[in-house]
Order: sequence, then structure tokens, then C-alpha cells
Amino acid sequence: MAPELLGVLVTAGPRVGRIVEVEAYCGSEDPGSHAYGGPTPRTATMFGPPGRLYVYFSYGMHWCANVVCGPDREAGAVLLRAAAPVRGIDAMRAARPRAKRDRELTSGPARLCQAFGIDGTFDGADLVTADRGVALASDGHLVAPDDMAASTRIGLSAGADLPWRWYVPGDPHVSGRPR
DNA sequence: CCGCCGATCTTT
DNA sequence: AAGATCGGCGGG
Repeated sequence: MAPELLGVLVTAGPRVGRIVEVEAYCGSEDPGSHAYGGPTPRTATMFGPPGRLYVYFSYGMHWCANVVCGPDREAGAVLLRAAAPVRGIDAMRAARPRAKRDRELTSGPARLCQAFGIDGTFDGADLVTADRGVALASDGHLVAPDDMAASTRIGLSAGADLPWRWYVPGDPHVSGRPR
């Protein structure tokens, strides 16, 4: 489910980005997931139907966004970690004045949300009907398996050994240092 | 370019 | 008390 999102476009009004880095979080069985151990008020969206955005507040100041996937009530989610800006770069820069280079616009889960104007009010947004202006789209330019790499997920202690991060090696918009 | 540290608040 | 992070600062 997760690697198939590489190469897919995220759109929010004039802003368009191509997803180059994702992480899978596999429901209440995954010790690294917010859904681990069962639902809480904060994670309600993850336990709902697929195709919605699960947005959470991180480290007291950042928003991060996941695509809910898999069956209703299973709480599968794919964290959008990085995208390559395609269009609407002016709007992204305006939303992220701290970014000094274009590569800092969307290279990280909280940066991506800031650039696309995604905050807590987007939790539960429907990505299929784009009821809040955010959607996923494909232009046919998908990433081939040979052009992907996998690694462990970033920033976790629980579930740190599971290789559920996928990215496009060599793409300058992938977060962190190359691995 | 790299590593360290503080910010800030929700959840456990 | 720790966390699915980021950016500023100092050193190489």
C-alpha cells in the first residue's frame, strides 16, 4: 500500500507535489503507530474509512499528515514524509518563509504540511472527493520498483527495526541525509 | 556539511 | 516523561 504512493501527486489549490518519501504505520499491532493498542480521541480518523487524511500535532508545534488506508477500523496509515514541488512553488514559499532553498519546502513531514497549508482542521478530510481542497492524483508517472529503496522508519524507538519507509534514492527532496 | 539543543503541547 | 520534528547555532 505504501510504496505505491511514491510518484503520486498531492494537490492543494495551486500547490502540487510529487510524493518521494513515505512511511507505513500498520494499525493497532504496530508498536510504532499512534494506533498501537487501540483507538483514542486523537487517532479516531485512522480507525475510520480509507482515503481520508489523518493529521496529528507533533512535538508541540508541527502538523504531520497521513493517508488512511486499508479496511475501515484497521487503522492503517501512510505518513507523507516528503514531496518534490511540481507547481505552486510561490504559494509554498509564502507558506514557509523559513525555507531558504526550494529543497527545504517539502522535505519532511511537518515541512510538507506547512508548505501545503495543512493543519488540524484538515484531519478527516476526504482525499477522493477533495471536500477540503486536498487530493491525491496520478499523472501516470509512477515510480518503478527499481527506482525505490526501503529503510527503517525515522525518529522511532518502538518498532524501529521494521523496514517500512520507502523513498526515491537520489531525489534531493527526500528528508534527512541520503542513505 | 554536521551535530547539538531548545521550543512547545498532547498523550501516557 | 517522551514523542512519526524543525531550525538556529557553533564547529570543521
